[in-house]
Amino acid sequence: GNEVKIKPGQQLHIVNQLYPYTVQFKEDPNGSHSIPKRPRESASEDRESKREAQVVKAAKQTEEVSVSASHGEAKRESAGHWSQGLKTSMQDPNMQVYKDDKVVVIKDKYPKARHHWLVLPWQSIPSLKALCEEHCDLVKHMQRVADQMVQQCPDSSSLRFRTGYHAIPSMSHVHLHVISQDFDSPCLKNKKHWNSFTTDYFIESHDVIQMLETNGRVTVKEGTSELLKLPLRCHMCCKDLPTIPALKEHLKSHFPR
DNA sequence: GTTCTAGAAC
DNA sequence: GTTCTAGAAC
Repeated sequence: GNEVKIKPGQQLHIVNQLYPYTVQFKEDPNGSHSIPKRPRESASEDRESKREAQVVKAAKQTEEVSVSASHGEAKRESAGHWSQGLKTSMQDPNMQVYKDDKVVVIKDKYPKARHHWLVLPWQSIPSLKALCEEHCDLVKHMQRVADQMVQQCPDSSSLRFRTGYHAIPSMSHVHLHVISQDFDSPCLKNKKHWNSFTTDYFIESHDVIQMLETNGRVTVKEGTSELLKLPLRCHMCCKDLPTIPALKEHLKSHFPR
């Protein structure tokens, strides 16, 4: 979010009791500054390069302080914002499970099924709306790479996979989901998660390619965002389930371990 | 995108 | 009383 540059050795005055603070040392000559981060930050959030030692302090809201809380939301949409996270992850060699001259594949940081990858082009394309006929070959290549990911998966014979895009993604940088259809994951937590992969909110890669070939554009139907609020329905047998926990219990009958 | 949590739903 | 969802996050 909002950072203030502080040099090693510089004094840091604690201002108030309202906000968390984070101090990051981009250069760390002796590598001795690391202390554990807050427990609620996920492990996959911490894949910084080894020489970027971090200091993160404070745990409870009322005990937290900030060095950078007073400038409002000036950096809301810039590099450090959560919506730009894929641009960072895709550059991290530790996250890359495949790459070539056109695309890179990473594992989804919060997988919604037993297998869940993202195929991203190196070229910066914000979203489906930015796609045009010039991207046709690229998008077809993304689909081929997605198919390769499925083929190399040891569970590909027992699990069905789908490859497609969210109609209205939260994260910037166009990304092709490759996801097994068990939806057996602790990261699948709410109706939006479910409906984003099991309704027409999920646009098949082949449909995107077809739209590009026939229209030169990708169009999203009106009312697509409302699909996220549909009742929970099993994608295998169309049974309606009242809650997420009930749905998860039901899915076990289709996908025993 | 996730986390957190108030209060709805049961 | 507990489970679960849905909206704010400055």
